[in-house]
Amino acid sequence: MNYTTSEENYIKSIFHLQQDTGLVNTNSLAAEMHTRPASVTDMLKKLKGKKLLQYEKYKGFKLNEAGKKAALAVVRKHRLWEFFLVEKLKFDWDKVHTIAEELEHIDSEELIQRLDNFLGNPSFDPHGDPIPDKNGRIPAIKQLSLSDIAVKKKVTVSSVSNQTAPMLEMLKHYHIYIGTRLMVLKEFEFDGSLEIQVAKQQVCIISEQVAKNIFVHDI
Amino acid sequence: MNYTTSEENYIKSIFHLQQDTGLVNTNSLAAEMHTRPASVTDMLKKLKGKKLLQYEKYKGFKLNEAGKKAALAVVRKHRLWEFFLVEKLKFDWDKVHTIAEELEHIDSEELIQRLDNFLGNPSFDPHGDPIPDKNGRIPAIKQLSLSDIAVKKKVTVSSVSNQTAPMLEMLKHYHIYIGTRLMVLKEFEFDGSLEIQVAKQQVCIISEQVAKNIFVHDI
DNA sequence: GATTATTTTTAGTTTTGTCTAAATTTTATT
DNA sequence: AATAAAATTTAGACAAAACTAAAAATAATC
Repeated sequence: MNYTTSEENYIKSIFHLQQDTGLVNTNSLAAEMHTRPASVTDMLKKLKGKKLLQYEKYKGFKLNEAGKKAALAVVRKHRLWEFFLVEKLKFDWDKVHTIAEELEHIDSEELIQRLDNFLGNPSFDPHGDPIPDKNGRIPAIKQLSLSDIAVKKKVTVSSVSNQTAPMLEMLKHYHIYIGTRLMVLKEFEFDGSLEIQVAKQQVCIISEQVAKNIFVHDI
Repeated sequence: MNYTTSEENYIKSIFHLQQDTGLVNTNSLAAEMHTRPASVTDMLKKLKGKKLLQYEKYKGFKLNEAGKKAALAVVRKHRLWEFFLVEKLKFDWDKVHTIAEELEHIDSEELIQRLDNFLGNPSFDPHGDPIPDKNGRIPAIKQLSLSDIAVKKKVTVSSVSNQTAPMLEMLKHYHIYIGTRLMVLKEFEFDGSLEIQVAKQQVCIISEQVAKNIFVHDI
């Protein structure tokens, strides 16, 4: 079970898409990967040939068990490298994605296992996303969106679901990171925006759209 | 100045070959890279087009200044990753080459600079080879072959010039590593083999061929 | 239900890097 | 100097992964 960089990228994207939608269709995968539908079709045939995919022409597709296992291996590699980049090399968390996209394709089981140990077998990456273990198991944690938290309740940021550069930059501006303590002070009914206290410092207002993408758990 | 994995591999191999021979020829590069002479010719045209190479048909070739700079950047990446794998991830020194061959092509100046700092800006990799700094400068150190060392003189192993797996395995068997203290006890005139003391432990005999590939410096 | 519109697939090209086989140039040997 | 041998290059082909343009299938709309 050894895949090319290109195959791994497709597998990973299908995995993420099918978590939302169940079945994935050609156009959305093409959009996700910044490629053309025709290129997607080519790769689908290849992945089906390798028995990673349930796929019938015009009917959509999804990873089978073997495919999911392969996807989790890539996700594991990606998130371990992100952890390394932030924790050891002191990168800002919003700068590591691109580099981890390259590192995740380095092909060595032993490397990843040693890296995992070196990092102390972390369960979550710097964005709060769970890191699958070597068997593909992902740690569960009940996460709530900040937009659903009661006023005055103290919570800790555990992940952000929108990890685009603009979002991460914005959070950096507000000094909101994984592990940051938050408390909702007030909800404005008009537009759903929230007044929140960040750590012990400043108070700020964030839109409902932002709040929905911040996930938290009890302290 | 961004090169493909394939280009980087050619550049690096030419660099190593021209250090011995000055001019490099097509066949020896093909042998070094386990590829065909025709493939070499194709790449030579490409690298000449990118102005990294002095090359005239049938006349041999060598890297120009731009080419050497590119080569040193790859060498730097390779050796920093090797250092990381051995020092941080505790790989055996004879197992890291293959993985470093992959890691060296990861494309990020900042990554390498941060890695360098994280590792403490090392000057030599685990095989004793010098690590170029970000400007391509390599630390000089006067190195002598063990086969030229006077009897009874105490020396420290600084590098090995033949880094094939069988050689590294052999050195591991003798417990000879970078930094190991050695003393030549006796030279056998018959075949040039040496009786040496390794660290404070055992005494062993190595062939002249092995001795020539072990480089040492004064304690 | 016929007709658009959208989605998806096919067919044919392109690029990068490789290969084999043949042709050419250089080097070595008589 | 002529010829044989070796090294190198050219020519043509192939595989992977992408693309464009056109065809085919499905979905949406009147």
